[in-house]
Amino acid sequence: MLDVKFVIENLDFVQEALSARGQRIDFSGFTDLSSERKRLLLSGDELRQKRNAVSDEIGRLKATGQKTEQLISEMKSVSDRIKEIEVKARDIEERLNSFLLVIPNIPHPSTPKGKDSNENKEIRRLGEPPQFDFKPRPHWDIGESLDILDFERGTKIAGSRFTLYKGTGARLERALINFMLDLHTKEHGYIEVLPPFMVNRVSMTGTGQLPKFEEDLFKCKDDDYFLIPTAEVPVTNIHQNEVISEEKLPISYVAYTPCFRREAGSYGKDTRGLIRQHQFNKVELVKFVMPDKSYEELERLLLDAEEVLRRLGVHYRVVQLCTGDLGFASAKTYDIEVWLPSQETFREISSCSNFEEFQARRAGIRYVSTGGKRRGFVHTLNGSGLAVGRTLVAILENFQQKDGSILIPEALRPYMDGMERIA
RNA sequence: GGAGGGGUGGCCGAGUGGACGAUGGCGGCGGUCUUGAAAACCGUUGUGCGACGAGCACCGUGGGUUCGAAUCCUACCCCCUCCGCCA
Repeated sequence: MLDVKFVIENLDFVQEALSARGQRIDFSGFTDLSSERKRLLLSGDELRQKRNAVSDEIGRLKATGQKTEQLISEMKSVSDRIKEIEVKARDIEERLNSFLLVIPNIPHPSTPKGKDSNENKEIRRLGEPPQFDFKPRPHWDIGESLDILDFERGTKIAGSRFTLYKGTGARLERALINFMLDLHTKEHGYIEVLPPFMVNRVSMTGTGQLPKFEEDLFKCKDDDYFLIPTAEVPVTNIHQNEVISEEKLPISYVAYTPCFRREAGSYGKDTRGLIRQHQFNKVELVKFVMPDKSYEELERLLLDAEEVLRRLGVHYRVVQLCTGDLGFASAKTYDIEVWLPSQETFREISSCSNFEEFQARRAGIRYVSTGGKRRGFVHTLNGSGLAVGRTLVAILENFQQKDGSILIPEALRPYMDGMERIA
């Protein structure tokens, strides 16, 4: 969420920054509401001051047995006026809030201007695409013929966009999760957490999924719980409404969770295979940092995520999202895209973002500087480290052999009892 | 699910209508004393809004009663104990 005061004082800047996202937002009512709110708060304070003083006086007069009827009836009307003002102020506060809650974050100056993903900027490419002397098959073919992925039965059990992993397939998914968690905890200094996979409305609002994107979420309608679309939600909300002292920052968490997404509006896209599922596994990196450190921390987080692909030896590239492709809460985002031979294209496998204060303000996550002089909102960051299902897809496709088997990357073999090949 | 007991400052804990933003203790910070430290003693020590002044708000959360609410009423949330059920 943006700061009311900042928006009021920098209206032109804010409007221009948001128009780069392709959003035209009308702030005309907003400034009026804000000044009306200020007026109400001021007159409410004045009346309360009077009431407090006179009420004290009434107490004193009563103690000495003097008459107070006159003052009491005066204060009765003052109290009524205070109540009226409070009702109005609450209403305006709510309207201001619901307006601001659906306004996206302001892009960082380094975010390239552009209207959609075609205008994202490639930052670097690593590794080489594998060369095949045969036509590489898509992962769903490979998975079915090796009997490690069962799409039909996944659909039978739950519905479309659900998959059953079997045997070595299930094992490979678990190996990837463990490999990623070990890498980030043992070598990159992240603290492992295993959060709830369902969260309440407040947490969803804190990270920005609500109120605007409710239709993307699976909801338990009788309980007002939501299935998490990413570990970002429960993990960022670990420190909801907390004040963290500067010495403890940065805090880095890594969490494995399944993720649940309705994928509304993606009908017809990626209908085959594991790429787009209602339920998928992800290892997520989340950081809480001092504001002046957040951009260097974003670079480190990105490298931490990339390291997974480097160890696996898979070709990938890093792109920076342009303003039009940027997520709602993000100021700056890098996507890591992995090479998929069957599609001869790069597909997103990680998204690493700096949200600056945007989530911290919504979720009430503050810092206090050493010595207690400065206070403010921390910056939050997160990134996939990585999307596990898509990593499995990348392995099946990039390490497929002519005979239909899959060569297991060396980094994973310790997690597969030394197995070298899936055949 | 049933019965009962609770939620107060960093922590413990007092406070049942006005003198309470809140006694006291612990912890923290500053000082006196000491070669230094400990002990002892003195002082200080919440957050937000605000011209950073005056002032206002905040005692789990939201409503309500009252001239006046941490205190009374009400709904909800959370924690603890016992019973039931359960991995």
